[in-house]
Amino acid sequence: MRALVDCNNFFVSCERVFAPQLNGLPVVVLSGNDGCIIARSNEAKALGIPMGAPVFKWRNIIESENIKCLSGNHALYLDMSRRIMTLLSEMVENLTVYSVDEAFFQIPEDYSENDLFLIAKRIEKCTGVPVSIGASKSQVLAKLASHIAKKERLKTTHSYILNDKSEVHCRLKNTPIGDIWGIGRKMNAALSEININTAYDFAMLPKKWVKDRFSITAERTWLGIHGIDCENAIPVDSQRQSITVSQTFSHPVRNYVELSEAISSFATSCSEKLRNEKKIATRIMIYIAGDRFNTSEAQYSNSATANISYPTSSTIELVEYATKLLKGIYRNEFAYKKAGVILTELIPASNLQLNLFNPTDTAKHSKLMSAVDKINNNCPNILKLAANGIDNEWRPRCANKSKEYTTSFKDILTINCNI
DNA sequence: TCTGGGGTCCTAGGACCC
DNA sequence: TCTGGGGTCCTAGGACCC
Repeated sequence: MRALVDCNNFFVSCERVFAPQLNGLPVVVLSGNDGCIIARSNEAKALGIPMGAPVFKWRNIIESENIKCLSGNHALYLDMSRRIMTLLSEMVENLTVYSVDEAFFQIPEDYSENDLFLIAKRIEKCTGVPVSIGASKSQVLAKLASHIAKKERLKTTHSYILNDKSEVHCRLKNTPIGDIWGIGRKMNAALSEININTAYDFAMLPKKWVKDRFSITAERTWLGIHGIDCENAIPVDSQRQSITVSQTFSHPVRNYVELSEAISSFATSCSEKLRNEKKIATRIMIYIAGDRFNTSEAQYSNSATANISYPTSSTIELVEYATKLLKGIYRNEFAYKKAGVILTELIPASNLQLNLFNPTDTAKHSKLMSAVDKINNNCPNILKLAANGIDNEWRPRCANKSKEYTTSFKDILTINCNI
């Protein structure tokens, strides 16, 4: 059987590990620029705050209910995720990490909810993060089971096994189709128009019709609801195929130098991630965009792509490509609110073909880059290209960020032993 | 006034080829 | 005047996920 472990309110739970005074209080975690709510504690959910809500629209309730707002601390969440996944890999078979707070694994047919409870308890004991576990015949149903565990088993086993046929039918009849993994806003709207409202209604549609009307992806969801797992529903090879660094600016950027510094900084971060994975990139794309919410002023967005003649992970070369692309699409008369750099067609650095005509001395570059990485790993961002700029006023605001308790020596907790 | 960031896969349509 | 059919590759954009 398939099982899914899902961390409860993951970002909030990570924060509470190091700030237990937040337990029991309504807490939300915010996106870049402290703009949107991207995680909520149960207490905040109970107050009706939806996922992804813009903070300014909920300001009144946040103040009147005294909801604690934290800026996102992703270095902390990633490290906590790594701890949880490592622990899990010691306890279960065939672990597939699906996202920062979820992972699938295989369990024997005779596993009980109590067996899953032991796994959940161990994770909570060792990391401080509470989790829910659902299990069923397919990933789609395991996902549904984990939602049920989260809703109904919070105070008991933290787990739920959805296996019995009549139980499956009953649960599907009580699940809105939009709550099924793989059914998004568009499909939900299209289905509701033809009076398909529950997961059970959807399961009763002919498979071929689902594929013809929607797509092969929808057909896989249909099969999943019928308890049939499709291969490739989750890529077995978890190596990512692209690296993106993008940001919404703290204010509209109106001059070329500032925009160019942002693009250089993003290309720099991309290159660091690339080298960290021991890969080189074959294509680079940059994009710049206006303010999609501003209707009072004409907005301009554009993107540009380049094939990298001699695939590289050198910051110097990638920044050069990125800024050259920016020159091609930049238009002086507009203000920009967002920009990004995306590297694609990543290949292992060991596959690099030495080329007689490559004007760059790759050996020299790679030596320089590993020296820079070594220094920056100890003192983040101490060495950077002048092209990245100094002030970086475009950087997003984050007014209330917790410390990097687990990833930075300066933030490490101290224990007072005066007993 | 204030609206995130990082991914995946699929599809349609254009360019090009024989 | 009449203007095929089949294939590949590439790209942009859509839909979905956390």
